[in-house]
Amino acid sequence: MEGHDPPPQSNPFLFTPNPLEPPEQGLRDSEWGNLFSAQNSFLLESVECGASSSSPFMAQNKVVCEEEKGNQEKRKGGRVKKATRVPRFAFQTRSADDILDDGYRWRKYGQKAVKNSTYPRSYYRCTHHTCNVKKQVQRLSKDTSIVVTTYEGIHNHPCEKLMETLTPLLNQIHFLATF
DNA sequence: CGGTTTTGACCAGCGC
DNA sequence: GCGCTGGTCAAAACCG
Repeated sequence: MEGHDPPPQSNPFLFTPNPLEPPEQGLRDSEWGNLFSAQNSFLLESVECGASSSSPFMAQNKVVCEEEKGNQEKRKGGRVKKATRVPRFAFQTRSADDILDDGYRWRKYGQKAVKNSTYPRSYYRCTHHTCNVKKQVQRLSKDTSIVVTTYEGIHNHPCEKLMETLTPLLNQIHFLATF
């Protein structure tokens, strides 16, 4: 996460999904309740990105949620394998596309219709063999232009697209450094 | 042909 | 205990 200096003046995306603290504005209904289970609490941070990037992901305004509370890893048809401490980050993005180009490669492993929401929730896993990061993508029924993406876990490998961009630059720097 | 998506089934947690 | 719901699996279909 970078470039989040501007204060969240009248950010239309401001919300407080922490069930312990009732929201004062923004989303306050069951939509967030659906996205995040009641036992989770969130640390919120407002983020606004510049619109200079070619990536649709970077060009959007968004809100970041972060949570470090323990959640359970499930296996084989929803069976709980173990309780782990997995960081989660939720992005709210105004986009026509459900899939954000965040530089990583994702494989869809499920889609589910959720209660009180017109749109289904999609489940993705990072395709990198050693990486166990997941994300959930859901479009808000209240504002269909907004897509909520929830990341679970941290990538243990570099971003492919970022490396693609940086590698020639690094090579050039290395070449110039030899003089 | 290999990787990805779709989709129905399965399972655990939770509330009643 | 039962039904509802969310998360995941896995086989089949799809696609480049």
